[in-house]
Amino acid sequence: MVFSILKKDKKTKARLGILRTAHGNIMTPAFIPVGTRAAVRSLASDEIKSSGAQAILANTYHLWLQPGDNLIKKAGGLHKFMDWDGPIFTDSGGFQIFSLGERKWSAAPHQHAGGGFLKNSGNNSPFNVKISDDGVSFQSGKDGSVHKLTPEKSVRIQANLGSDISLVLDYFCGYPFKRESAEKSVELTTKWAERAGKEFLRIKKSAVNKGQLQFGIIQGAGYKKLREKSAKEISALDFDGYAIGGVAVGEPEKYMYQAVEFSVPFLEENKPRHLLGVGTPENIIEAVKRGCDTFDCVIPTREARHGKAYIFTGEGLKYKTMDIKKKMFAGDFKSLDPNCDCFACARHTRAYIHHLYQIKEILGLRLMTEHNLMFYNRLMEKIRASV
RNA sequence: GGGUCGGUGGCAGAGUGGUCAAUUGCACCAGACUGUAAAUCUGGCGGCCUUGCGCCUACGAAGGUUCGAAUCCUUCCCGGCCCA
Repeated sequence: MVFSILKKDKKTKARLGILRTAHGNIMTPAFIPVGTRAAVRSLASDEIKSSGAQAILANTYHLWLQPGDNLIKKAGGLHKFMDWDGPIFTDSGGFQIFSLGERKWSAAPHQHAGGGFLKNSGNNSPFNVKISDDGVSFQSGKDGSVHKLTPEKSVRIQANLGSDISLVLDYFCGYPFKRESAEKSVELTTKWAERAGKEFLRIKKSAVNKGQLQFGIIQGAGYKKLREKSAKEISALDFDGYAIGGVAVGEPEKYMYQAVEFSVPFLEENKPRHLLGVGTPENIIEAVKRGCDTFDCVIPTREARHGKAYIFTGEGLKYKTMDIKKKMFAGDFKSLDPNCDCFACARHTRAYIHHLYQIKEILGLRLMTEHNLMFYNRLMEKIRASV
């Protein structure tokens, strides 16, 4: 059995569970750090492990293009290639349809505050992403090369990568939601899920990881009817688990929670539910209450690189953040978080880590990344303890 | 002592008669970051306020030329290098 529920919360839909994979079990609710290109940026596999991570999430699209899934197959699969012996999720490449295509490049919602992060790129993605019923093609603005990803292709790449949990190729749009495009995304995602499911069974015998699982993805933006439709259609295809997608695309949090609320009632109780790309500690807490089991997000790792450390205040799940780059820490010889036992907190001072950021020393990024991941994993421990 | 090149905002360093309160980088301050085109990006950064294409003080110091000077002239102070 892939997923067992150990305990259910009485007041909410939260559950404590075990997700079993070919490379070990995951105690849920769990946070899965993102290692897009077979690397959790700045960390060695030992450091990922010591941060408390139970699993990681890599990306089909990125690894397909570089270094190539065949090379990773030759290496013996992702686990051997990157020296990570725990469970690995692989995202399907569906997010890149959005992030390299649909997202408005001069004014992506979540980077809009300051005017966008590549202000000269105009409204069009330099990747020239084209969607058809068959799949998606990406044309690089750099060398003109065209890469076509289909649901079947994504399955085959993930089979070569040898991940433990593969995701089907999906399609979704950003915020603000539009009914018509949300309908299209549900329709296409279901169609692609059927094809991905068939391909998964067809090539199972030749996959690098014979125990690989496949999760379907629920879409439907912020629409109750569409989420219901999507959840029903996807669950009818009998995947090993589900992912809820199309959230954290710049929408108000209320809509994110609704997307979960609208989807969960139509997903089998005894299958795991992953919430894609989420999120802040608050987002995760709220989503666990609404029945989600696993989460992946770049926040702890990216923000660590940007100097933001997450620190528990000492009371329950409450936390604060500190920007270690600030001058006020230059002479602060306390540890980042006196109550944390990650390597950075156990061995180094705020003053030292501040100094590392000042001199742009990569060690600073490593220490902070490991710390933030430990924070997220401690958060999940607290959540599990409270269910 | 002689010659020469220079002294610009916290630092480095542009500018060489008007559109200069002064390019840019660093530092500093503030903000953003959600299935990673992100060790990234955005904004602020002399003072005052009635926030105006406002006023004041500013490009070593003091004078001067000019309608107008960081920019030209004179003297002084300081620094680098070369010669004695």
